[in-house]
Amino acid sequence: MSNNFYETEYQTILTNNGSSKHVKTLKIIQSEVQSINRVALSVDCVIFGFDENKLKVLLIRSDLKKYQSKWSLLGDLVNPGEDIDEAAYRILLDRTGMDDLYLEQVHAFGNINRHPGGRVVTIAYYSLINVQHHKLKKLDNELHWHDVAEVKDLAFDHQEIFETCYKRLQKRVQEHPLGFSLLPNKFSLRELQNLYEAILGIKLDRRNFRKKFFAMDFLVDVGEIETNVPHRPGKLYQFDYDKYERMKKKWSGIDF
Amino acid sequence: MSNNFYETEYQTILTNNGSSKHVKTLKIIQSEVQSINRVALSVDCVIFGFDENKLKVLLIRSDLKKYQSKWSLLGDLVNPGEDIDEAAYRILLDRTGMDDLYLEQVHAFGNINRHPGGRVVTIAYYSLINVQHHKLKKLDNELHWHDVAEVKDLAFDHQEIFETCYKRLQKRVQEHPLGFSLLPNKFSLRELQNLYEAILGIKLDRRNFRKKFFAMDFLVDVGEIETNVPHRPGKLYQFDYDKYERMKKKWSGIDF
DNA sequence: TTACTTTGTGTAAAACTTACACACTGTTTA
DNA sequence: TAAACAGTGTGTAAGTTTTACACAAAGTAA
Repeated sequence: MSNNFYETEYQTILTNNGSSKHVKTLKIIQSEVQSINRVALSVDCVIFGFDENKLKVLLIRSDLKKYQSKWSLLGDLVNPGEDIDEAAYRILLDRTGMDDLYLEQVHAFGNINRHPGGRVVTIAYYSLINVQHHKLKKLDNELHWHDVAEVKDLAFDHQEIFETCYKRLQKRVQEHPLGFSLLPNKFSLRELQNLYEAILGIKLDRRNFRKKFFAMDFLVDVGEIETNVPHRPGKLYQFDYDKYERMKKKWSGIDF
Repeated sequence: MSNNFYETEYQTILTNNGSSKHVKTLKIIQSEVQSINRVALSVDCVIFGFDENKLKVLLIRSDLKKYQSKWSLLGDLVNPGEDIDEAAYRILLDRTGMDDLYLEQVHAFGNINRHPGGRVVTIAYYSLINVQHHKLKKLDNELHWHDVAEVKDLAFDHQEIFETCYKRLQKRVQEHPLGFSLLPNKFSLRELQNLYEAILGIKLDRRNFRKKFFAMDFLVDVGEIETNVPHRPGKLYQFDYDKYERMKKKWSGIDF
């Protein structure tokens, strides 16, 4: 049972000590590999953005009549000869024009009837994108950003996929400093805190938040301040990716 | 691009206010669903056990000539009409006779050339089994337990899969009390500590370990003690699954 | 120039984590 | 049958981390 691709055959071989042995060997049955049961495989991407102090997710109208008027995640079939991560990057590139996004595989969803068109197994990813730097491309099917708080009743099993990915993001963001992928290159500490509050859905103490991030020591003061704010402007910082990469090994978590 | 299963067509429909609209609608093209590119899909299980104070993993000899003499994980193709979790349970049931094992999906592996017989995408799971309670079934292909510390150079990309799953176990076991699935129903605190030390590969302070587990309050003293130990016997405990399930909501981690 | 809003900063109390030692209990062995 | 052995069972003090909290400073708006 452990493998359907091969067929057993028997062969006589010489052993080290000169005697011969009749052993079971196995050879690939190519025709079987060609003919075995296969499934359609897709990837679906939960693409997160951060805008106006809200966490957003990118959705389109479902193409499918059954799900008319329902929103759905961005996804596509995996091409033959295409790695599944590649397929996810292709979708992102296609819609955002960016190929340097944070992307993480989350879970495979394979319920028999999850897709009305037949069996389709999908691999779910989530991605983080800086909405200021990159305008969306190919706006067909009403592609646009939705508040995560208002995402409900998605097409297919996309609600479940969305929630799984959102929970994963909430967890990851407490373990590693991913959040910076959602912010502009230069940001104030207030923006950073707003981001974490939006992702986690909780309020954080401002002084303790600052203390924590300064202690991590990945923020570099770029010597600039906010403009166009109707109050004392905050300093702007950048995230030091290189330093983070260097220290990553011994990283165990952020914790709020 | 977002969906290859459907074809656009145009239809005239009546709107609520009596006027008519020419709209784009979509219908399923079944023939396309049948003919689209598909991949062979398998599941592979990293089955962990705990015996003689060592963490073990269940391996078999690869069926495949190319990987002759290499060890490989237990896996099989997903059947048509079979959920992927079901396929993983089937493998476990097949080899262990148990259907109540802890099972967790970890990651999908889909490199183009990961399988020499053609493209096969695999979904990796890990599982925890109590080796005392359940004897293995179907011992073909030299099925047996290997020390995790000595697992190396597995067939296919199984080394990577194994390591990914092992890391996931190490992480999970610090977040939730999974470890009990690897122990007999009744166990001493020393056994429990040995288990955690084996999984994490570190030494833990005995007094602090006890304090932590008693503070969690999921251990029930069954009023029995160890037998056949050449020293003062320890008390035996059971894990209170029900209580854990009730408190699970507000669970955030164990931490060592 | 005054009121307003938000930034920037430190400290004390509480909670948690770590390190550590000795009496007790059953088994083995001289 | 007593002494040596091995591992259980238990508490506390020191160190570290987390939390709660307030006021002066900077720029904007009226």
